[in-house]
Amino acid sequence: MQQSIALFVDKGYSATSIQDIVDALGVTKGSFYYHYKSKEALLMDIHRQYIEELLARQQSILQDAAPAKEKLSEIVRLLIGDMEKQGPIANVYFRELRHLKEENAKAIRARRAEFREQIESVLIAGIKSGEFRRELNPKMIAFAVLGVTNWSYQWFQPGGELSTGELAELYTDFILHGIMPTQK
Amino acid sequence: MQQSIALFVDKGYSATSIQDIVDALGVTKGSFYYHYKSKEALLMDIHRQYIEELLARQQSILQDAAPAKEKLSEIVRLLIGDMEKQGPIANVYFRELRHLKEENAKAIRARRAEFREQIESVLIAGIKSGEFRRELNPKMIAFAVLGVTNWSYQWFQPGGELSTGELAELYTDFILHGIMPTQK
Amino acid sequence: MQQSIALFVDKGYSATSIQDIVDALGVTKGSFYYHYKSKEALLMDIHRQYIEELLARQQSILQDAAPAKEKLSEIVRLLIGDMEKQGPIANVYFRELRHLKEENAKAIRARRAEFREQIESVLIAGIKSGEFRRELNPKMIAFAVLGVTNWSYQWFQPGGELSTGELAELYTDFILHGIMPTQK
Amino acid sequence: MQQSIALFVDKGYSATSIQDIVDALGVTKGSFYYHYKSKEALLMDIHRQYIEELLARQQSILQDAAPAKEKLSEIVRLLIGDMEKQGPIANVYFRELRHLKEENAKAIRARRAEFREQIESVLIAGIKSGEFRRELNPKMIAFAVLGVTNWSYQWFQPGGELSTGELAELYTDFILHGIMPTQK
DNA sequence: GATGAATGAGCCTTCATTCAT
DNA sequence: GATGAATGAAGGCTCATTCAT
Repeated sequence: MQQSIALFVDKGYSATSIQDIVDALGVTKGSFYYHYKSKEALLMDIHRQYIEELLARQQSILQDAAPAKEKLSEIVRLLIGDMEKQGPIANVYFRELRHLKEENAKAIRARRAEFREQIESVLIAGIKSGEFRRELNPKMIAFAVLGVTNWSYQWFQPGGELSTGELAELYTDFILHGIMPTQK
Repeated sequence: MQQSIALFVDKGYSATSIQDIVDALGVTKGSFYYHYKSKEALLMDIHRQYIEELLARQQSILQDAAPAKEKLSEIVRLLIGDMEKQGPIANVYFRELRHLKEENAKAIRARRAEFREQIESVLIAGIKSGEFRRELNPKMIAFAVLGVTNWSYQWFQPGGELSTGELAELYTDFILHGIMPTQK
Repeated sequence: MQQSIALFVDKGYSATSIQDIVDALGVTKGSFYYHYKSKEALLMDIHRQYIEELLARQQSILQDAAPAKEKLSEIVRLLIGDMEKQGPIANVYFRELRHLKEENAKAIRARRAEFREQIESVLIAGIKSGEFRRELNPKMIAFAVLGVTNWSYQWFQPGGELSTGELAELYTDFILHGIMPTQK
Repeated sequence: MQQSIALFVDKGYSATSIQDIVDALGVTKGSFYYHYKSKEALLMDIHRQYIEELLARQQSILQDAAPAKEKLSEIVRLLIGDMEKQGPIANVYFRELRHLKEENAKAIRARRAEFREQIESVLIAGIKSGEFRRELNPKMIAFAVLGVTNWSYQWFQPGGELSTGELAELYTDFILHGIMPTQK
């Protein structure tokens, strides 16, 4: 899975052949098919593992008895910190959904939606508690938060100007400013 | 080009064959190669046309003698409004860069960077003029702005809850709140 | 088609690869798939062509105003004579039906059944006219006639002890003796 | 062997994989190769077992001191009755000979020829004794008898209009009529 | 006796591209 | 401008077989 992720990131799922994968591992094609039923099954495994872990970690954030502000920051940190920990898997995750069979894609899409809805629920809680502005559209803001963070996967280079930690702080700040009421 | 974009959006560049394209048009493969040197040349044309138009429209926004705030809003509107006008082309644009030859990819990446740097320059101008907060990192905010807008291409459905116009307003508001100084 | 029949006869459909076929023709695999949609499509074409010709020739025999005895002999001659004319195609025809998709197999089986039913109808006519014995089961006798003739394809060697013509005479005689009433 | 016969009948030898066989049994491939040296060895075993049993039973028929007429009827009954007893094995027997190595195929073909020659010898004896018509070609009639009976394996459905016993009577009658002299 | 993992060859099919007409 | 036919390479997958455990 690790090797295949690296290759999918580099060349894309369709352009990566099973041969590429097994060559990188020094095994043979037959061996691949002993462990995976198909190329798509491998892709599905990558998707599943990624979203499940993300959801689990999000869950543990939500259980804390912390203000919405705090929870949202944690989720941003979770998503951005992941670039380092989970590495390039997120890249595959965002780009290659379409190569799953509809049946599988649906399952993943559903789990993704759950993740987004949890963000939405934090936003709603924050609006109720007065932490966030009353006039926000929580669904669209949830998408915006995901946009800011996920887009990083397209350009962020570990070892560049900023660490993931610094970037997370920067974006937490930007997002909270965007949604908290103007102070009097 | 139109037909091929539709197919690339649907199945991805690699998974779309020349046969798919010509079948959709009711012509033959030979004919394709009369008009395009290669499959990659077609992809390059799509990329080029898209970014050039975007840059041109951005240019005309920058030439106005308007406050930075205004210019930034216009750029957000430009990007989001495009989902309707240019439709799915942006999708190809964001996903299939990697299938260009390095030489071509470099050219496109350079133009994309220009677009981002122009946003950066608007942000810098705004900071200087006091419209935006002094402590912002303009480069990262430019990326954030692109994240918010470009991410929409992943989930926005024309004819859904919001129009592109409404979404643009919503996001302009979110972004400006995120970067303007807290009012006293 | 000719080459592929020869190979299918020799090694069987499954054991014959497209490579085998195109090698025998001095062309390339790509070329094969330009002309046939799939290996199974080729097999279907062979089946279709064979049974259709057989049915057409049977039809022309049935239209004659001849006694049932005569018609049955003609049909035996048709089937046995074919070994020389159509050669090995019949072999494929009898052995490889199972490799057609159910949908295609059904179509072929239906046409085969028609052929048999025509034999049955000759038998019934002969029974009615008193040419054949009253107590015969026409369906089973039709199968028996097909058994006698089709089985030849398993062992008959052109250029052996007998010509197809002689064999046809021999079998016509055997069959007619088997079904005509005992003379007083 | 039982399971493999069922699969060979259904899909053909080439199209049946070892995996198919061991899956049907709930064991593993390694296990198959503990018991059989190769896929072909299994096929050979099937062939051998079938023809040897047939020959043994034919032998016991031949030893009876009965008229040729009687013996031939017994052999027809043996062959047709087998559809019920031995079931689908005969199907494999007739179709998959070609997948044996030449060396093995030769051995089987030789035993098959013996079976046919025994029928021939019954025919010759019957001709000599005046039971059968003088002008018959015993070899060709032996082939015809095998055709009538073996062809049944292609279409006979247990539980259909006729039992194997009834079919055997019907065909015995047809064949004897075909070869016995016309009564005065 | 049986298993799980691996192998290498081969299979059917698809593909981007070419080119004579 | 367009077509039909061909090509060679590659792609996903299956297979019979092997072997250490």
